[in-house]
Amino acid sequence: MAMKNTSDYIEEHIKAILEQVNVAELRRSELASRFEVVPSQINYVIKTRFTASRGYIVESKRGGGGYIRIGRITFSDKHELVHDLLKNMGGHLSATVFADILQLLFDEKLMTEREGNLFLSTSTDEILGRDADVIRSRMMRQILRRLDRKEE
Amino acid sequence: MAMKNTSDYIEEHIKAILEQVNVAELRRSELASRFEVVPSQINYVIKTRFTASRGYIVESKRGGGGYIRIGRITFSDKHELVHDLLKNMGGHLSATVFADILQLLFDEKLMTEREGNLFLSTSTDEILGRDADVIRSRMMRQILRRLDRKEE
DNA sequence: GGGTATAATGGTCAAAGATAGTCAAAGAAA
DNA sequence: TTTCTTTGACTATCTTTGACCATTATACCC
Repeated sequence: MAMKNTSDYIEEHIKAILEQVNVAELRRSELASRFEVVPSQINYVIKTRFTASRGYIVESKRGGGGYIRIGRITFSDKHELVHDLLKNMGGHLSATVFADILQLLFDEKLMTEREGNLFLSTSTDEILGRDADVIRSRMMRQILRRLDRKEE
Repeated sequence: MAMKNTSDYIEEHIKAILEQVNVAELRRSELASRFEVVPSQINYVIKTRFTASRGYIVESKRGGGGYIRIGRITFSDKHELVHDLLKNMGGHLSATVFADILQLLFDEKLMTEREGNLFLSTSTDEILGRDADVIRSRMMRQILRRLDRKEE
C-alpha cells in the first residue's frame, strides 16, 4: 500500500470536490489550515498536480474575498494534432509558418476563417515589433492550448 | 457559489439599477449605509468597475442635493463605436483596458466570445514581452479596422 | 440683495487588512 | 545523490477604512 503524503491528500480532496461540481472554488488559507500545512503548500499542490497539460484551469484572485478556482477541461477531438503542433514548435515562428499553421487550423475546422484572418492581420512584424518571431511562437502556443479545449 | 466581497455586491446593485433605467442616480451616503461601508468605498467601486474603458460615464455633484450619476456610453451604430475607439486609443494599451475593449466589442456584438477569449489569452504581458502596451495598441487598432470593414 | 456662515454632500489618498504568489532553503523519500 | 515535499520569509494585489479636502445649497445677517 502506497504511503501518501500530505500533498497527495490535498490533491485527492480537490479532486473529490471536482467530482461534485464543475469548478472548485477554494480559499487557500482555509484549505491550508484544514490540512495543517502552510498556505504556500496549496500552491505547490496546484502547480504540480493541476496543470494545464493535465486538463485543469486555475484562476485566482487576491485580497478581500480572494479565491482559487480550479476547473476541468476536456480536450478537443483534434487533441492529437494540437499536441503534435505544440510539441514540434520551437521558440521562434516566422510570419510565414505562423500563417501556415493558421491555415492548417482552419482546414482542420479548429478555427473559423474570420478568426484566422484576425490573427493573421495582428501578427505581422509591423505590429509585433522586433521580437515578432518569439512573440508569434508564444501566441501560437496559447492559441493551440485554447483551441484544444472542448466547448460545452 | 461565487464568493463575493462587498464591493462586488455594490457593483451588482448598481448594474441592476442600470438594467431598469438608463442613468442611475445615486446618493453616495445612502448607498454606503445600505451596504454598511464607509462612503469612500462607493468611490472605490466606481473607480474600479465603472470606468470609461468599460463603457460607463460617471458624473457627480457635491453639496446639498449632491448625487452620483452613472450611465452607459451609447453609440449610434457599430461604425461609430469603432471609430470612437480608434480615435481615443493612444499608443499604449494596458492589459486591463485591452480586456475592457474586448468585452465592449463582445457586448456590442462585434466579436464572438470565443474571439474575445482568444485575443485575451494571447495579449498578456507574458506573451507580448516588454513592449506589450505598445503592441496591444497596434493589435487593437488592427482588430478594429478589420471589424469595421466587415460591417454590413 | 449681497455677503457669509453652516450644513450637506461628494472626492482623494494613504494606511491597514485580507488574500494569494514566489522562491529558495531545509527536510524527507527514492 | 537526486527528486519531491514542506516551510517560511518576503512580495503582489485587491479591499476596506478613515482622516482630511472641495463644492454647493441654504439659512442668516446686514
